[in-house]
Amino acid sequence: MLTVSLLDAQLARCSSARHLLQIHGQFIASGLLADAFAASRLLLFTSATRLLPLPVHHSFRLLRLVRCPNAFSCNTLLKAALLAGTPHLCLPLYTSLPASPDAYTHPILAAACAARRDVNEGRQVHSHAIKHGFGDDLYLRNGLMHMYSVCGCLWDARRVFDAGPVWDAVSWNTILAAYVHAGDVDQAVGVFARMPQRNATAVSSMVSLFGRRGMVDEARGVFDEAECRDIFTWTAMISCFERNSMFAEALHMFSCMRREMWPVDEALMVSVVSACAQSEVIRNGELCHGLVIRAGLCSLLNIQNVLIHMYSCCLDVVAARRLFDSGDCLDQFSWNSMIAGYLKNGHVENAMTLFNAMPDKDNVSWSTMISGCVQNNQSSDALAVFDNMRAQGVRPDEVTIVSVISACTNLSALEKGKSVHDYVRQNKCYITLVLGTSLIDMYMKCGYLEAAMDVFNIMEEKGAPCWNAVIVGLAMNGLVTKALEMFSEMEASGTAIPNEITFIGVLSACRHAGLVEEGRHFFKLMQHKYRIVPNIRHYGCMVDLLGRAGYVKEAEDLIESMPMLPDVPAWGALLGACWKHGENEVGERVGRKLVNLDPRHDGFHTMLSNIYAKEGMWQSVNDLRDSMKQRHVPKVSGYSAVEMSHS
DNA sequence: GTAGGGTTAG
Repeated sequence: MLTVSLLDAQLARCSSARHLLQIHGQFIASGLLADAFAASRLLLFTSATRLLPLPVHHSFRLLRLVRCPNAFSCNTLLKAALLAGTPHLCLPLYTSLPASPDAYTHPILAAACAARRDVNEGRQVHSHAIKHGFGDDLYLRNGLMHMYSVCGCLWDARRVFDAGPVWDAVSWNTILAAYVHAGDVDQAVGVFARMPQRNATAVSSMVSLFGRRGMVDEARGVFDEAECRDIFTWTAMISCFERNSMFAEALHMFSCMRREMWPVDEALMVSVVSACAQSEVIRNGELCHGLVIRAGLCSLLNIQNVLIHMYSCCLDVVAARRLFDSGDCLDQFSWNSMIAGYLKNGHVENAMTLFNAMPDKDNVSWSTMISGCVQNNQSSDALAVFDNMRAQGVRPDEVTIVSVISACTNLSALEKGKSVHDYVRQNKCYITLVLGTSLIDMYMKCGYLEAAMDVFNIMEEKGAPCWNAVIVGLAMNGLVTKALEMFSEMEASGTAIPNEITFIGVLSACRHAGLVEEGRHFFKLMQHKYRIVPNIRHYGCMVDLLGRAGYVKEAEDLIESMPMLPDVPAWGALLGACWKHGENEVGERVGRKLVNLDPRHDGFHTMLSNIYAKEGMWQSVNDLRDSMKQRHVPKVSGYSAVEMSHS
């Protein structure tokens, strides 16, 4: 005689389809079909089993044999179908159930519709529930709100919420989550303020929303004032810091959490390890790796992938590879991360080997190889990989195109660049700020100004980078007036604020044309109006501009006032100016200083010896030559001046 | 039966 407890025991031992079907036979034969509760035990097991190919169908056949089926046994079947990952079966099953639904039935169906993001079926469920008299059930309304919310029907969710007349914590959290999900900060803040109780669930939602919107202070405020926190709340706060590039704060938050003895889980550690990766302090990453192992999380794929990424970022590509080799179910992320790790560390060969061994290369894999080659100064290899990608029929996307264009820029490969631009046009790709800027750079570098300006003119989104590309490009091509006009246009447009790079373009335009007054004006403008601290390149431009125009003393003063160590171009500009304008006294002083500062730099020797020669100081020329020989200056063009002076 | 957190590749 089969009883419910014997049935449970048999099911616990059941390990084959044959055995399960035997149990079904026994079950039917023993008359337990009259017992709806016993039938539910078997239904639950059968619906979720992996022993049968279509478990829900078996359950359904079984359910039809049950002598007095009730709503409970029907709900068991529906829930099993949902849990088995087959929510599409729920509604068809519902329409042919052998018993009337109860208050538990429609919430399960609403969850099934939510899982499928199917609002049309969801509305049917809604009206059926009302028809059966469950319209006021709190569980049902909460479930429907969730369903409408994940289907993007915020207004319907709100209507269900407003209908009331009773709300519980879940109702409030669900409507809050609906606004959070939609990214609606104002509404979410309003709901959060009106909630009768703000539990850990609500706090986590708000922190996560503020984090996504870059509102770190607001997130921190909600977190600090929260009466109750749990691991979700902590994760949301840590992730908020992490995604807003506040890595030290993220890790500090994590150590506070650990001090309070909270346990760790997968989502938390993914965020924390990601923060370690970006803070590039390998010791932190290693400590987290140890913790992940102790917590038993290291077999999880997401964790393995973020660890591979972390070791690559912290320049320990060997450790990354060790993890890669030990993983037994790797995915695209694992392969692409490992390849990117090699490229980031300059191991192009290893990356290529792994790339060639990769079973299914997606467009990210190809694009990783292409941009990695570009970053490692192998632009012609990048173009070869791109041709191969096209030959394999893989469609490049915007990111790929940008890398390819920048390879063309590096190689001044105008024809190739034009053909890629043709591809962009043929596929009607939207010209984003990044893509447009890279096209402008490429055309400017190749001297094809018209094409560069055409790209600029059709761009809808004109941020600072594309203005800069135009201004720098025009200056580089000697179109000084046009470059300065573009700067005025940029200021007037209000679409972008001039930045450091803009002024590099503007100042080099002035230098190109010897516009001293204008140069001085822009150098002041950038500091006073735009609060930009000049960098070494801005100083270099100004020194050169002033020096060439004969303001040698002013150039020298400027170089002396630099807050950073002047570089070779800056010194060279000053020395060249001294020589050109016969400021031999300053030139000699500066030249001697430089020759001592960088004895192996032959350019300084050349200019100094030129100055000596001009003054007829042959002894000094000879002394300089001797000291150059002693110091093994490799290639000294300065000799020519010496030879000439003797002839 | 209903509500919340996460990341990783170019």
